[in-house]
Parts: sequence; structure tokens; C-alpha cells
Amino acid sequence: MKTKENYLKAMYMIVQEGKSISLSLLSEKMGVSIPTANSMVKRLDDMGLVKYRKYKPLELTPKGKKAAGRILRKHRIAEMYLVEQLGFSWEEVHDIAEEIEHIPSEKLFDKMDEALGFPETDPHGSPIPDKNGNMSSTCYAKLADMESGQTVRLCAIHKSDAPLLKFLNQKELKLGTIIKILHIEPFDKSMTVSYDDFSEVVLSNDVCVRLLVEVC
Amino acid sequence: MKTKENYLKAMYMIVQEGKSISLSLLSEKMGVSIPTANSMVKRLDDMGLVKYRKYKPLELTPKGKKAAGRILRKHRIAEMYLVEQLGFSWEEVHDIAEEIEHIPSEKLFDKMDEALGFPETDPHGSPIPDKNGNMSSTCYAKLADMESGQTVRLCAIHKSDAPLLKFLNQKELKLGTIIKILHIEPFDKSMTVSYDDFSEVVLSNDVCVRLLVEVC
DNA sequence: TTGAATGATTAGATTAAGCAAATATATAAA
DNA sequence: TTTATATATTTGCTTAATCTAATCATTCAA
Ligand SMILES: [Mn+2]
Ligand SMILES: [Mn+2]
Ligand SMILES: [Mn+2]
Ligand SMILES: [Mn+2]
Repeated sequence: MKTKENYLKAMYMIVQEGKSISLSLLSEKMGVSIPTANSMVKRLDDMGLVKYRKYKPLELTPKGKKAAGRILRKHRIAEMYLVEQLGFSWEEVHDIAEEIEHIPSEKLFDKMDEALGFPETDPHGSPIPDKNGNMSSTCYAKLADMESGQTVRLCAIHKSDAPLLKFLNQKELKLGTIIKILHIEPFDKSMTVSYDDFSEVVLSNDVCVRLLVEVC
Repeated sequence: MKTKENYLKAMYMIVQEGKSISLSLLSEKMGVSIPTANSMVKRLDDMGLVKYRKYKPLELTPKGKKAAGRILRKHRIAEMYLVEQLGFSWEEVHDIAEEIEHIPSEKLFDKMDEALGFPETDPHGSPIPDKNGNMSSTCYAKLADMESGQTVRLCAIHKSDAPLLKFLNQKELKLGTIIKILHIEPFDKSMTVSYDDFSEVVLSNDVCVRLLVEVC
């Protein structure tokens, strides 16, 4: 079941990113060849989790969407648990959660959820779906789209991966940090910002497009 | 790797029980057919984890023994963590630990171990191997082998399974309980014992052979 | 409207993990 | 010593998940 769960989750997240699910994109996200993904989606179709028609974009069925949402819930609860209860840093937890999410015990995740006080987001600010796999759609803005002079709160990291998260550690930027935009360089759209004890930090546009914020 | 790890652990535990590793016993413990176990041990031999010679009893190599001990360590740390930190009951944790033990993160188990204060045993009193897979050999006596009038401490459960553990819950017998043997029925070797607030509890021999105790 | 280019599909093979049926070996009983 | 029994092995087949190479379909640009 583990492999199929990972395919479903990948498809779910492609939809979340607003893209349509093609075999090439799916195979790329899954790190397998296109024929491999092709034969897998046929099997998922047989199981009623995916709608597959030759040469048409793939779709998750309601059943598939629900299954994927529940895996994502387990993944994000696990990540939060690893950070909050076991003292892991936010860049260390994804790979471990990638395994934990496949443990077939509802109760394990209920217990972790309870120990955490039923958090709404994972350590990277992404929302945790409910027990039915439904996820609330948060609509944060990108820091990159803000204007000079605005003050914002860092709420989530888009496509959080270890290199970005380590970079943010180094800059002491964490969720909840209040950031003031001092200047935007027109040439490369890099931003000079201040926050906490830092009075002049320059952030490239590559970074700013991945910092999701809320005006405050 | 998961399947192979389960085979190694099963072989390790057969040795612990003082038996020689036959394909029929191994296949029974693994819940697979004998030919399946046969082809698996050949592959484990290729990997240098098992010594396989046709028609001879199977052996774990030092490498195989170490690998098995390390999985057992992960299993028992996980069980202890589930009971102590997440509030599971001792009869619920085995199946979950059976999955957690295969997560390939040393650090996860180090963190759990640390949170627990480096326990020496799992929730059923079985010793936790060290990081090199070496397990201390505890030599408790069976309650069934004790004599009338003796007072003992319940230290571990032999072959702890959910039905036995639930029975012990019902009798409020837990590790550490001090038990006084009041009478042994010669006919069926059942014991009448007292402990805590219970002044006359009868335990069948089936139960007594699985309660490991220390005279105190 | 006809090609490329891109993307999807099929065909054929591999490896891990499993099974049942048939056969072979070892051992203990006669 | 022979035979019966238990155990082990081989053979041949299955399914899940993967690959490469070859072919097919769709679409967009000329
Ligand atoms: Mn993650
Ligand atoms: Mn996963
Ligand atoms: Mn166990
Ligand atoms: Mn296991």
C-alpha cells in the first residue's frame, strides 16, 4: 500500500499547486519512469482511486482525494510531532514523516495529535487536513508580491525543502517572525528587510517567492 | 528491506528461545510457506547475513545477528515510547512497533531513547539491545517454578501477546507487582497468590509459566 | 495542412516476495 | 536394512513495482 499512497499524495499535491496531473509530472515527482507511473495509475483506476482515460489528464476520484488527504494528515501530524515533542529541527522531519505516514494505525496519529493539542498546521505552516482528509485552503501572499514599507508576518514556507529551511535557520527566520520591508531593488527584485534583532537583511527573489506571509 | 529485517528478527528470536532455526519453524513464525522462507534465506546468505547449507540448521552470521539485534532495539524502544510517552496500553503496542522498527532513522530512535531516559527494558520486561545490537541476557525464573510461601516480583512477560496481557490487565497484574504464593494445587499446578489489594487470586499453570519473576 | 516535438502507450524484461505441487533427503522406527 | 515420516528443495507460476526501447497520439508552428 505504501507505494500507492505515495502516488496518491503526489497527485493530490500537484492539484494543490494548481497544475493538471500529467504522467510526466507525476513520474518526475515520484522519481520513476513514465511507463512505471502509467501502469500504476491504471491500477489505481481499477481500485477506484483515480480516473484514467488514455491521453487525458489524470484525476483523483473523491475516494482517491480522501485517501490522499488522510495520508497528508498523517504526514503533517508526524512532522509536527517530531519537531514539538522530539526536538527535531524543521528541515530534518520530512523524510522521517515520509515513512511514518504509512503506519496503518489511526490511534497512533490521534495520540500524537492530542499530545500536540490538535495543531492546525505542520512545522512549515502547511495546513493539516481533518480526519476525513479535507484540508482548509489557506491563501497567504508571497513576500515577493508585497510592497516596500509593508509589515508582514511569516506564516508558511512554500515547497519547503532542507536547503531552503537551513538557509532560513541561518538567517534566524522562523514562522511568526514579523518582517518589515525596507526596500525592493528593482533590478533583481531582491528585498531588504528587518526583523527581530536584524536591521538590514537582503533576501533574493528566489527566497521571497517561497515565504508566505500575512499583512499585519 | 522491511521483509528481510522481519526474517532476521524472527531468526534471532528463535535462537533466543534456545531452539535451532529450521525452515519449518521460521516459515511458521513468518506466516509464509516453507519454499518462500527457503528462497529468502538463500538471498540472506548471499548478503552475508545468514549461513545456509542444504539440509543443515540455519545460522545467523555475526553481521546478521547484529542487524537483527538493532531491529529488536528499535522495536522495543518504540514499544516503550508508545506506552510511556503516548499513553498506549502494553497490549496495543506490538503491532505498531512492528512497523516503526523499519524506519531507517537512527536519530529517531536516539531521540525516543533519550526522552525515555535510556530504559533497559520494553513494556513487557524484555531487555533492549544496545546500539550495536547486543542484548544482555536476563535470567528470570518462571513463577510456575516457585514454591509455596515464596514472595517474588513480577519482572517480565514471556511471549507477551495481547490476550495474555489483557488477562493480566483484568487481574491488575503489572510489572513490579510483588506476589506472594499462598498455595499450589498439586493436581493442575494452579497457584493461589496474593498481591496489592487482592488476597486470593488463582492463576492457572498456563499463566504461571509465562510470568517471569525474581525472588525478593 | 503537414511536420516536429512533446507526451503517452505498449511490449518485453527484471527483481522481490509470495504460492502450490512434485521431488528429494535425512532420520527415526520397524 | 528397509521403510515411513518429517523436513527441505526444486520447479514453475503469480503479482507488484520497476526499467528500456519502440511505437503511437496530440498539438502547435510553419
Ligand atoms: Mn513534509
Ligand atoms: Mn511516504
Ligand atoms: Mn513486541
Ligand atoms: Mn516489523
